[in-house]
Amino acid sequence: MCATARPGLTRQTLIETALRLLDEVGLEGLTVRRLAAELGVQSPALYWHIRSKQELLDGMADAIILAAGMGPPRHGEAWQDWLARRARAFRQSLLAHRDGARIVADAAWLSPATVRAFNDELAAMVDRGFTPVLALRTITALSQYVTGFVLQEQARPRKHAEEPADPIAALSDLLDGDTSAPLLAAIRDGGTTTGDDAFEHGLQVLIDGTIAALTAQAT
Amino acid sequence: MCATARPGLTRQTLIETALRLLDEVGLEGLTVRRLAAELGVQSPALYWHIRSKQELLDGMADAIILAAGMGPPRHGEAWQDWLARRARAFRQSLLAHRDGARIVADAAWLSPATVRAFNDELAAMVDRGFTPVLALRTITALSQYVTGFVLQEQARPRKHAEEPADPIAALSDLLDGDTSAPLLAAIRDGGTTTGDDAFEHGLQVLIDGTIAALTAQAT
DNA sequence: AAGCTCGCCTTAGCAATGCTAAGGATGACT
DNA sequence: AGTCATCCTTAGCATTGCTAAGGCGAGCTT
Repeated sequence: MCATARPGLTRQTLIETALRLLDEVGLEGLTVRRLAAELGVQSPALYWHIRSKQELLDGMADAIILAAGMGPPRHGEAWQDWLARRARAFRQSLLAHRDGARIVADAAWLSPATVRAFNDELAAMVDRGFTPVLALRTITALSQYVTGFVLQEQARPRKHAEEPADPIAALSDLLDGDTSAPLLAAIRDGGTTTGDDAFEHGLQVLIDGTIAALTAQAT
Repeated sequence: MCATARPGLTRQTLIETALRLLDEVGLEGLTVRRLAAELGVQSPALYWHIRSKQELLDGMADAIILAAGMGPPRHGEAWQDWLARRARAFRQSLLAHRDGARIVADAAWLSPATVRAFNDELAAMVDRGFTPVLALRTITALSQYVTGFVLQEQARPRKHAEEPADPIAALSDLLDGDTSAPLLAAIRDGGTTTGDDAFEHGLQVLIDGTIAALTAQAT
């Protein structure tokens, strides 16, 4: 009654398959039974390899973070460029899987490998003039911005056709038909709350602010 | 068989009671049946006032946001001070309820009142020299930072005694006993990834970066 | 080779969840 | 008095994460 050739399950196999399945069915469709079926196995079999579903989700979160391939800056790379590269890689990694940000945000456990990579990054920043505390806070702020940003980017795609083809008209109704409202003006001028441009803006702001914080600390 | 005097349920009553109950039992303990019991009613009764549980959560999110009492700056208040005040109020409002950030982050629907308040804020920023797009992006970045930050602050308190009384020792193990690791140094120096100090740092960085963006735009 | 153990999976099933279907009580209005 | 809409009830369905208990085969011991 084997569905597919199944060369022995592994915690790693579970996580990889779960990430693949996630893109198909989304987080709320990712059930233990569905994953088991995908692996050609009955659902309780999974509990031999994981203690709970949450532990599986934690593993997925860690895999997503590791996939970003973060780490210390390249040789000769300015820290500003490196931080920006790091933030973009993190965002892309979150965007790479449906509901990726939610999974990472809800996870609490990080693997030793991730912690070590994080520590290496801090070390590189200290080499470039950051105090350990400033380095930690900088990366913290950046990571939380990225998480928050992608979380909104991946926000529930509403079932019943959210945007009525003309979001401006819908908003205009909400704003009592005030067509000069700045919110409308911003959207008309191409301002969005998601997407690359909005992300790059916040990223630049954070880096510029960090420059100020670094020079302030130096004095 | 009435449990308590129940003067007729209301969508508003549901939301308020749910928020109160949330603090007791947390998001995963907040079930429709539990809420109904709290209201002295059978669970299907709630579906007369809300279409789904998610709609209830959306309402709770909106209430949390509205409770922050955001809005345009006071007379004569510098925009930097106002933005900081706004961000702190937002954070406090998220922290005011257990799992508040998760609820707000997962919600997609905002009430017209919230949208209008948001629009008023943009208008105030435009008055102070921001273009509509820059204003939108600034508030977006700030909000996403705050959401991401509190999300981590309210991260799952681990069941089985997360911190073994000495987090530094635990971390030291992960880092192969490298006691000079910057991550350890940062923590020893009082650096945290949650709490007021860490929050204020990211906030200041964002505001300083926005000053730079605003002057750059002006040229 | 017989038997034992242990790793990995199965079948069966439990308690809880969100939600629906159908109907009953209560009041307002004609 | 009768009708209707409002708001709640009882009953129950499908699905969820997870546990309990057992089966089965590979490899080790004797």
